[in-house]
Amino acid sequence: MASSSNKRTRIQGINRGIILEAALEVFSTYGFRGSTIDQIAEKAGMSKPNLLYYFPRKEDIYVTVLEDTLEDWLTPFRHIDPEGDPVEELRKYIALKMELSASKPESSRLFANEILHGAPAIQDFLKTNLKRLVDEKAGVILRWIDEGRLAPVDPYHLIFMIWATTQHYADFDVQIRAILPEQTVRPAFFDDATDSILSILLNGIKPR
Amino acid sequence: MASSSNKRTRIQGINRGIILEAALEVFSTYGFRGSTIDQIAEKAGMSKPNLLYYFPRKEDIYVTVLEDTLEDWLTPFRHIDPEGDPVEELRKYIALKMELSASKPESSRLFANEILHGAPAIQDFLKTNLKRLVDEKAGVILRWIDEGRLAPVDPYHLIFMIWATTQHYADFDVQIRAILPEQTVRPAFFDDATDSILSILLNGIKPR
DNA sequence: GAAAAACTTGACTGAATGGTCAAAATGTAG
DNA sequence: CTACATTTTGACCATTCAGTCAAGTTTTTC
Repeated sequence: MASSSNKRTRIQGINRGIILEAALEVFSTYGFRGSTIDQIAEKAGMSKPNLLYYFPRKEDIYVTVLEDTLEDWLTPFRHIDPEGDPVEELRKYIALKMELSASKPESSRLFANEILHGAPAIQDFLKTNLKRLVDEKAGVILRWIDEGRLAPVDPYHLIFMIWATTQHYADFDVQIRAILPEQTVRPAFFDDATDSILSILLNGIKPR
Repeated sequence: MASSSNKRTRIQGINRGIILEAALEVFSTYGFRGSTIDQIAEKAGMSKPNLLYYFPRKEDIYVTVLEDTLEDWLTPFRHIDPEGDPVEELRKYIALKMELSASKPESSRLFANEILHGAPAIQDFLKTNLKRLVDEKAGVILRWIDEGRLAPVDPYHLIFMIWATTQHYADFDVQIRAILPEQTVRPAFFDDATDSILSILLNGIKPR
């Protein structure tokens, strides 16, 4: 939670953190419109006016939570190393994304919900920061392909595919749990999923 | 739209169809909680009480739209032919799903939103009908693998991967448009995406 | 073409909910 | 310990919105 601390007073630091944590849970479950300030306040253990003392509008809470989680999600992407071994770099990236889906599914769902509804709060961010970052990494992948170290695939679609697959396990969790045989959803489940994805994806892009 | 016609009177058939069409647009854009009956009524060109004459509760409209679209999405899955060539069957399935994502993104988004929020309206369907169907198709894939006609991959994760990737192009459309270079989002765009996905996925599961 | 059935709607109600306010409680600095 | 700033909350307000109702209009039936 990036912007929760380093605030004016001690109490503000603490309470903003509590609020943002509660808000992430609520917003990711019910969406922006479906969540109420009362709900968040209750989960945060404070009165509604008190919560509004820290974040004057519902939207302020939402945007703050969203921005905080965006960074979490982009960090592994930033760390793809142009100097590393292509297959190994992508393996690391996919594994990290899967770990995130396992450990922070709420963040993934919050983000998915925002995009699904037209990204009203982060359209700008997508078109500038995110686009720049993706263009850069797509360039790296393209270079790898030119050097014959990856099969010739469209780098953008490869990136989308990795995002889609890894985040699916957080976003569509309910569906997956409904379908999979009960005993499959055990602690090692995410490891199995990661292995399967890696097997298919990496074999799909190894130079041939 | 399955349940829109074959109703009591002529007018009911017409108006239920109009309402469901409007509702799909509105619900898929704003989610259940974020949509208002007034919005749907306006888009359908009738008064709110009139709309409520056909569907007494907001939830009735929602559930009907959702059920109608579920069938659309499952039909191609049902058509995977155990007697066909594995790679060819999966190619056909993926291509069909991509066409659906291109032609009916609203349906995909409606479904994604429902799952994202815990599938309150279709949990039952997922655990019975859908699970049964997926188990069956997973069995088919497993047989193909045993016969050495596909690489040994977990059939469930393969299915999830196909769903995740193909539906991503409908659900995360805003993000994709924000990232891709403008001229890329042209009519042939979905064909390119399909080719890329097929290239990676099929190479990932061809017997080796 | 008249009676009945089906359809349509303006005006309304009650509950939910985002946000305000003023006063009380608590924390902090000197 | 006192004055000041910060934090907390009960009571309240305005708006939105799902759903009702009674009275009208149109369509169907015989």
